[in-house]
Amino acid sequence: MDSSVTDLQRKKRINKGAWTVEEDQKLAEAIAVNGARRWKKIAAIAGLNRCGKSCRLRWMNYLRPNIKRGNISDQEEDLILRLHKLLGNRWSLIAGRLPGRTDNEIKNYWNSHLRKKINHQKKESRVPGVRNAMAIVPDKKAYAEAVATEKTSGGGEDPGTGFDVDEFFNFSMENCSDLDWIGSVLSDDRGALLQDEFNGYLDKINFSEYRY
DNA sequence: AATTCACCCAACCGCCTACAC
DNA sequence: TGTGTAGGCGGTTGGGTGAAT
Repeated sequence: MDSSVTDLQRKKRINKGAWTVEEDQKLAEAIAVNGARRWKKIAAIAGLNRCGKSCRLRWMNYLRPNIKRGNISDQEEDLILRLHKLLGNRWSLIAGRLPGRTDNEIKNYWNSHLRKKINHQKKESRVPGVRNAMAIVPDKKAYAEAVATEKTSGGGEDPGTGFDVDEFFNFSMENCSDLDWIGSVLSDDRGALLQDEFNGYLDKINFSEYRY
């Protein structure tokens, strides 16, 4: 026992580590009464020796209603892969498109399963004869910029044959590591101009097709 | 049976942003 | 306008567990 720590200090010490069933019950009861906000207050009301952040995390990732636990289906995995190609490590955004899944769960799943899978696929895709991702990406980049430029100039008409969001956001033939340009396009002024198309694409994903 | 290793996942940490005062 | 606080996010850690030796 550490004799330098007084009883008072020990009592004040914030509890860390795994949550107990009793702590979960206290937290859930406090949230049922006070709502899921003001986490510091909730921790105090529940009589938990935890910081507000820890309470929030526990609620968001474990106790919250409608949390889906267990295996990620093939369809969910496919959606995660597509969204990650599009959004990068924006786990909360990706989770927002997978009902019942948490950002933490998706992040863990990516780090433990999908990253390896992607790396493996990258190696396999280097064989001769496979369509070269770099051959197609610059075309899309140029197209995205043309659309943005057209909007900026108020031209009114789409360049070329119109903006096909399905084709634009279909990265099935492309390599994750070659898609950095999307981030730069979406995060600057051009991206702001393309937000409608971007959001429209996400809204078009029909979640009823995904069975869990 | 004991030990080592790899993997998974819950939880923590640090940083950033939004908001109240 | 500046400051403090709470909430949210992504990166990282560490304990538990099962497989391999």
